[in-house]
Amino acid sequence: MGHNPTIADVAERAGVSKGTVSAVLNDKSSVSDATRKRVRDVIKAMNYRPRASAQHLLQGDGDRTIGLVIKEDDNPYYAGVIAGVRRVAGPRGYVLLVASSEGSSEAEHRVVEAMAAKDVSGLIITPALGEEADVTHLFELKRRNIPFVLLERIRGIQSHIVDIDNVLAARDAVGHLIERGHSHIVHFAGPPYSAHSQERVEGVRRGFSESSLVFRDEFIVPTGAHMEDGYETGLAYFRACGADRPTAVTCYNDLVAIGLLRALRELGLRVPDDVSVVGCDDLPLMDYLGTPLTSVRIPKEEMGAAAAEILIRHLEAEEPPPLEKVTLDAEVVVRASTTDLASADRAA
Amino acid sequence: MGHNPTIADVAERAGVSKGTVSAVLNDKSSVSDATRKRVRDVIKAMNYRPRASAQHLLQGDGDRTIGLVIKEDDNPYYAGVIAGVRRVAGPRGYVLLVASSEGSSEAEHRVVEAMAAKDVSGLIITPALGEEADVTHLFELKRRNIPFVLLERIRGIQSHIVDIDNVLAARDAVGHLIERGHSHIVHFAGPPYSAHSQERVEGVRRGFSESSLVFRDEFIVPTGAHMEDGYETGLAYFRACGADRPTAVTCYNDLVAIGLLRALRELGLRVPDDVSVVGCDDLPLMDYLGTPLTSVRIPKEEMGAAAAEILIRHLEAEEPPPLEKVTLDAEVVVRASTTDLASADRAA
DNA sequence: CCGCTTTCCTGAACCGGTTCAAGCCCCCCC
DNA sequence: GGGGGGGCTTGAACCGGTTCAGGAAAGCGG
Repeated sequence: MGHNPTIADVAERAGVSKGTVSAVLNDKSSVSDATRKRVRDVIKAMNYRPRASAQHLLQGDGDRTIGLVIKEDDNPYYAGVIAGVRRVAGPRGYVLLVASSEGSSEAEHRVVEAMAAKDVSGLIITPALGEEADVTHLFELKRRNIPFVLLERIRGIQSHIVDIDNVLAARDAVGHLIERGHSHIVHFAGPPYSAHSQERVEGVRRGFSESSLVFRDEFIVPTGAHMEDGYETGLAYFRACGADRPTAVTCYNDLVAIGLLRALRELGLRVPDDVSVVGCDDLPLMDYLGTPLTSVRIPKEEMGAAAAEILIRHLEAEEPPPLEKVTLDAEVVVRASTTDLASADRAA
Repeated sequence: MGHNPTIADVAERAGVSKGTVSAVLNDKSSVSDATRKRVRDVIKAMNYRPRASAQHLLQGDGDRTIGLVIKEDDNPYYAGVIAGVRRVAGPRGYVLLVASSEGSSEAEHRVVEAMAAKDVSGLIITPALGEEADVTHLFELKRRNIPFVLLERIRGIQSHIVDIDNVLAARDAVGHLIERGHSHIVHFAGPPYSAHSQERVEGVRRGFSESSLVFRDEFIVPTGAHMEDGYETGLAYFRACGADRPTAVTCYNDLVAIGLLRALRELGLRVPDDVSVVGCDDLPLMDYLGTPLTSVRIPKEEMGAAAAEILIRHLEAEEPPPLEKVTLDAEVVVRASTTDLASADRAA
């Protein structure tokens, strides 16, 4: 009897019918106290637990639920996306479930499968692409006719998409620095397998090519996506660079920038006087740092909201609607971490 | 025909049997191409989607899933808890679903219900208590025999519990400051309805009473739980206090402390020279601030891990195990935001 | 003591899928 | 032309609950 007990097992052991056990479970008044107690005891003894799927079978279909798959729990970036989804989905009566893929494609598969198995109404997914994008789970969703929206454009799959133009975002960051007279700019790039990171590197390249400056490969410094990465890379890089020190750094994201700020501080370099720093994402935190950080604003909330809109529209349509692609704009938010070399020259 | 189509509807419209439609859905090889196509077309046209609950009925019970209910998405505190749960639950084959109650008891009900309906194996819940704690949803979980662990002790419900002693935590924060010679200490308290906040206020009181200092009610300054709250309250408070300025502030949590730091910076007050600041939670961020922040370390990961341990042990037990109560310790992590007035005096 | 409620319980039907033994049809081959 | 086999489809049973018509037992009034 390794099997989980069913309502029939309980009924048999309690010497009553399935119907009676069900009545006890649902607190119907039509059960005598004695029977109720007896059944309750058996339920407890057998550690019986009704199977939700069997219950739902009868009473209409599941409630409205949206599943959101993010890449990391510890990046405040996603808090913004979540807020956006919630703002739209909440009032329409959808409950939001969040799961993280921890950046692993395999975990993403598991998580998406689990959500599909839980019968969510639809999904919003930030795909965690490794080298070889395995999108079988997305095809599985299509097969099962579960609508989903991607928050990152990926090859080989047709779907609703909401994203931003990362190339432009990074180009603008570099452009901002060049405008302000910087010419020795390095870019702390994110994880190499990340599509966002690659696109942003491409944007940096573009930023150079649109100016009179020459891009050199060593301007791209590989690092990760977390504070520690920015910190460690920052320490190592600025210790090693000697006199050939860049006047500005653009970072893959704000967390890396925060780490870099710490490294610079510990090395006795001032921001922005010695080094200008630009982040990306524009976390709410940016205004609260000792040196408020210039950052490229990614419209996190808007992305979440747009994705939720599209998803819900799909869910509530009679017939499958056409696929939507939305690209939102990023923009540089200037704060105190970037100095204007040109005006400094002028002053001198 | 408002009803969602079932497999029978599809079968009828396609002129085949239910079994055949099922075979098409599951990519069985035993269907002729012509039939397959016809069925697929009908499926698409009717926007048919199989009901997961019906599918699960046959093929054993649902997968292993743990639901975690947190209070806010935008507090990095929970990232730590989530990491702890994941560290334990992941290797044991559990998928983690997270939902936020947004601090509202009503939303918590909805979210818990939704997770129960989705048939999660068990739940870990950070209860969002309002004034009158409505715990009917927790009784509902008991009735349905869905195990859960609470991350905050609450009245009127027997359950597994993992928490910390907030009174001691706040007492230690105040004690730390008193040891260092501070006597004019105020506490930026969290939201009044929050149990954590109340306990921490109690701890502040305790910290005073264990010293020779007298506690005064006006030492407690009400605020919220977010950066903006600390910022605004900080601006208002330090503008108003004039010459009677406290030498130290303990904060409900680190976010409030970060907000306060910004306010002090903008007011031209130096930390820790003019004002010492102590946070609570000990977010990873604390080491990265311009002035690294002294904070009471709440063992977030350990809490999540302990809760997951207990829950899984319960889930995998044959018989319902006895309830467990675990209380973890908090400890002050001293960084650069608290100065030692005593040694400063000595030096003078 | 009889009829009529009321209380409590049973058992069969049902929800919407999956599974599989059985059967049909067609084709091939001897 | 008959036998055999493979491809395709059917239909009934089943999963584990809920629902509800109906029946047995108990209570009650006259």
